[in-house]
Amino acid sequence: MSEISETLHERGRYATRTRERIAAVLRDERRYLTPHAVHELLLSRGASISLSTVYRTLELLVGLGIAAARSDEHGQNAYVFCTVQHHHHAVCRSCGRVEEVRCGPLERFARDLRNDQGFEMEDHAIELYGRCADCTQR
Amino acid sequence: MSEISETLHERGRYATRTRERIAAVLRDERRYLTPHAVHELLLSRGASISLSTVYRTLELLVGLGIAAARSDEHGQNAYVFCTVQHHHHAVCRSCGRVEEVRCGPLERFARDLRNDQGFEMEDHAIELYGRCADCTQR
DNA sequence: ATAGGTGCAAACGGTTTGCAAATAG
DNA sequence: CTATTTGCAAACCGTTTGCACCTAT
Repeated sequence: MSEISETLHERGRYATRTRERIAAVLRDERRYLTPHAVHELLLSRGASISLSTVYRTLELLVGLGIAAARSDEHGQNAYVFCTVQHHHHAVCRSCGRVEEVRCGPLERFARDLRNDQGFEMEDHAIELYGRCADCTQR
Repeated sequence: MSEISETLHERGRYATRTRERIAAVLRDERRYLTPHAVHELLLSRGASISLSTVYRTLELLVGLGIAAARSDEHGQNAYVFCTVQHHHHAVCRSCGRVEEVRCGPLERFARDLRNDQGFEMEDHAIELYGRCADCTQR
């Protein structure tokens, strides 16, 4: 039984082949994909799953902590496979690959912000853009 | 002549009362507003401006560097008044007020990222959430 | 006079939803 | 057997667009 099926069972949801296949696309691609793009990839793998199920399942995976969502540059939702809890994403502008990054030395930043502007930081969202190791070498 | 009218002239665009009024709403509110919310505020100020003009003007202001856009939590576009070029936003969870923040000590972060994962950071997007000075004191 | 702006209504397109049939447990 | 999931088609709703009229220069 796959890791995703286990998580589904833990939460009292049904583990289905449809869900496995959708999660597999995210896991294999590791880049931000729109529901439409996920659907296309499923079709190209020979899995005929409806677009509405793709929408529903992607939201489910976000709820399970298996995927993260954001709005892409055209305002569409995009989803990426996710493994750890609090982290940020480094998006390669060349190949689109998304790497996970720990948030690191933000405590100092938070302290300066409090001293300078009186703003009490509680949370943060960071996205980094650049070139991944593979694409830099090319 | 207002600052916005000047900028419009510099870019060869017409300065209109409609545009002044839309920009004034952003300037007075200083929080993220959807086109719909801007429209409502205009109406409550007695200005009957069409929603499509609000959409067009907000995008225009972004192009002029007078406003910044993002997708809100519901996937809708939201706009905020903006004065300086490269900066980030600290959003107060209590009153919604948006403050501008300089990006500060991210060079060290970028260096660590390159050393650890080989990722060459070229750009970054940061949003901070918390409580502004006024709301913290309450 | 003319290039550019605005309002209106219709079109567009991503996303959600209601419901009957299919499937997991 | 029962609760959940899925596919389909329609509805939804934020956003864009075409066009006639209006306004700034």
